[in-house]
Amino acid sequence: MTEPRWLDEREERAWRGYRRMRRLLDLELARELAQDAGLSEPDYDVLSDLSETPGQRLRLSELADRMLWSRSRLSHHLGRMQQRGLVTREECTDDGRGSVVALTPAGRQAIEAAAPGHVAAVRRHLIDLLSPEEVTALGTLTHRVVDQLAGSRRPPNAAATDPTPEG
Amino acid sequence: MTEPRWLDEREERAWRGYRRMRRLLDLELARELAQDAGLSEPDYDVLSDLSETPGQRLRLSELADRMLWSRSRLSHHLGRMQQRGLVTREECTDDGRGSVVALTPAGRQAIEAAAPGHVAAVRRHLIDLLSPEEVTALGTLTHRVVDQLAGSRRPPNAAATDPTPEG
DNA sequence: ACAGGCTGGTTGACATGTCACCTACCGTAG
DNA sequence: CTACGGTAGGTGACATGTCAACCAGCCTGT
Repeated sequence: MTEPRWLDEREERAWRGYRRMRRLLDLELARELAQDAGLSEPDYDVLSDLSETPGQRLRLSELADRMLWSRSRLSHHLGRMQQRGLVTREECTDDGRGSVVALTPAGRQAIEAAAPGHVAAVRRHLIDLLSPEEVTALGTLTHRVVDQLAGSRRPPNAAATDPTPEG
Repeated sequence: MTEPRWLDEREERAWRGYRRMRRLLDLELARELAQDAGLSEPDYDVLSDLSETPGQRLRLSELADRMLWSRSRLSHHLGRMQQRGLVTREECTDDGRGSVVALTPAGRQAIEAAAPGHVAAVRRHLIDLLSPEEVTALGTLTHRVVDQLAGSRRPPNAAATDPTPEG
């Protein structure tokens, strides 16, 4: 029970700023996306990931891993998107258990209509407010944090030979 | 319909990194907080904000504004926290419509028990991974983005004399 | 072949957040 | 005082996400 190292003023500022930015940026991007394209951010992410994949189709587990979603969440969400005609499920030929999500023409149309506006919003509210050095620094710093977290993460099926054996 | 300026490689890296960090950091911090203190992040934020306020009590609208929450969300969430004995509602003497949330002893105990571990987690997964320059840069950059968003935000009751009249 | 464990995906119950609407109260104009 | 518009907060229906089972198909050892 050593006395914790609290955040100093500089650190506090960064942490609060990060959280506030996170919240406001999220609200605004979601608002514009919903208004302009009728999509939620999760919708957009799914469609975007699919549209960038050759064949516009992915195994569910592959998609879930990329998006860092639980399988359950993905399954529920795809059900809703399927209702709206944005994606379809197909059988997986390799693996009888699996299935594959594919972009429908409507889904492709939706993402193509939404993308320019969304990118513009990302620029307007974030990227274009930063200097080139800041953009680079943000990329560097976030990737470092991500690598650290991804490394120490305990995915359900990780091997037991882990460098940090339950600190 | 001018051709959109897509993100270049550097910008793309920053944007993806940001989103991935956002997600992973969130998952991990929430996981640790739930495990170690039995609190969700929203719980923590409410308790933390209250505990830093002289008198440990706040008007609901004040708290909602600080946290950037809708009043509805706050009302629902406080109901749940009240059930668990972390906060209480009191009448507001100034304003017959209003009410005030106050920290209970249990609530104070909960936040005091949770804070050291949470700060340590924030350090371990974010702050301590950054150089002092990066921390400063993060503070600067996030605050710039926040100010921009807050400025252009259209709060329900904003005046119509806005510098950006719906581009 | 087939038992047993693992993986991919789904489902239902529940927790959480959002939206539209409601009521009570404030403040001001007449 | 009374009417009226605006604000504070609460409520219920619904959308979304989580968690814990669950089923089906794969895989390996015998």
